[in-house]
Amino acid sequence: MNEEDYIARYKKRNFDAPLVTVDAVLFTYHENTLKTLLVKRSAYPEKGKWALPGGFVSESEDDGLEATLIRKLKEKTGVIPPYVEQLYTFGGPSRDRRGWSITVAYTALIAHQSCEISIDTVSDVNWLPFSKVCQLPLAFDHLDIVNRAHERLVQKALYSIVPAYVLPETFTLPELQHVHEVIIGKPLQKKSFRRRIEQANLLVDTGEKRAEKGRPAALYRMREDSAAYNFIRNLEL
Amino acid sequence: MNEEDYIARYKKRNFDAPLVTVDAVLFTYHENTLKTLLVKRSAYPEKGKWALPGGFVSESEDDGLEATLIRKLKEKTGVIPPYVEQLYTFGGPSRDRRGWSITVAYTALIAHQSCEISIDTVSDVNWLPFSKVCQLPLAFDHLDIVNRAHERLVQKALYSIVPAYVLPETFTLPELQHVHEVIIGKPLQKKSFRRRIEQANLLVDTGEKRAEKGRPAALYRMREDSAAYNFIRNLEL
DNA sequence: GAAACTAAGTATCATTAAGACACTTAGTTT
DNA sequence: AAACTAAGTGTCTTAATGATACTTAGTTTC
Repeated sequence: MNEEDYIARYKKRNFDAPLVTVDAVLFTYHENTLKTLLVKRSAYPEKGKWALPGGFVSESEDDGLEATLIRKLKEKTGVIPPYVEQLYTFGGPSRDRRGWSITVAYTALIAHQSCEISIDTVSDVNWLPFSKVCQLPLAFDHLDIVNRAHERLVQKALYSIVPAYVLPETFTLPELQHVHEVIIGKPLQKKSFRRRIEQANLLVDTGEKRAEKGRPAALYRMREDSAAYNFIRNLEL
Repeated sequence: MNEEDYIARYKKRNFDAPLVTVDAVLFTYHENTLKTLLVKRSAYPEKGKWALPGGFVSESEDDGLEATLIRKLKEKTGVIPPYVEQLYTFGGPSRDRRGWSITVAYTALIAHQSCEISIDTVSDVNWLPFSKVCQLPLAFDHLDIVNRAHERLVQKALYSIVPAYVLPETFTLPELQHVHEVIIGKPLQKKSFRRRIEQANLLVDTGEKRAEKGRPAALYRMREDSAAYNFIRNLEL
């Protein structure tokens, strides 16, 4: 048998393949809180429970796993998040009643304002504070996924400025520091935080300022590729 | 329709699900070199090319993705590696001619001596130096996988002693340092390397020594959970 | 319009961990 | 016994964060 024959025959076989889905833990920052996007399940299984946005891979529509994810997120939020990163793949016979299943989980970050409008109009899609999410009875093993995503986000906050993606394009340093503090769950040293960002030249001063009560804060924008930069040393836990 | 009916009906449907495999980049250290285990493909597609050890998830045999991996590795090497970690999941319509496919890739580490005997008896399973592997025409997208596994291993070598798992249970500090140097591709400061390991108390002195030419080196053993320890600062690249 | 207030941003010293490199030590070989 | 080799240590320098007090730029209050 040559290769062509083999492939042709293979494709006709009825395989006992696991179900494959892709899920996202989409974080944002709103009202001084870290929030996660959840969707209320309208169908079995786990009907009525909160779940992560996601869905089945479509062989015809999707050019890759990340494409599936982006398609699904666009359905729910109307926009494509500026930061998407693969997190971990969960698989096993009992995580979904429909059978042996796999989900490729992603972490994504987005500014709250970017998708505020589309979310508000759909009642079964909601931003929930991360602290509440952990106490909710989420569908499937989605709680494990959320927790792992958060762990990883904490690490990122200690050695990168990736968390900046939960903010709008321009933001102040105090805002960014607060985002990191909310993620890590501890206050940070203002000077240490700013020093390393300045040294690595990760932000551009837009020249504009924003004032609320005290001295106005300078507005910055992320430089190209700043998200890829890792400090050689972590901040203290 | 209630949930039971839904599930029952669901299971009978013939889904257009992607093929799901699991692959391992298994590293070891032998003859002062970092090596990777490869298998010569005996079947279509990509027949005759070198590929990563791995295979299809078995719904009946496997209790999870890692279980699939371990089953496959045991088939090839006869043993279960002491270090296994999920790396990344690759998926898309064109990486395998048989159709839309996914592979969940793992990194695994093992001492060369542990599986020497079983490997030697099978001619289509072979340890190849990492430097050579990169120039070989590997099957599927396995070269991408190998490269990503190596990148991650380099990082681990900079902030952990995970690479110790390519050595036998007891080893000397000069050996461990050399492993790190081979992985990173640069010499390291002896003092810096030792100081941090000592401070974090990651190794236990077995009391025994091993001599080759000069002063005999002390033999150490990894402490429980030492692989989970991350230094807060990276060594220089 | 000046003083008080508030939060942004800076200066500076202490601390910690790595880099560099010379030195000592414990065995083996000649 | 001297020379040799590689393991292991001492110590000073360098680099980055921690801690804390201070200055600055606007707003609010009287």
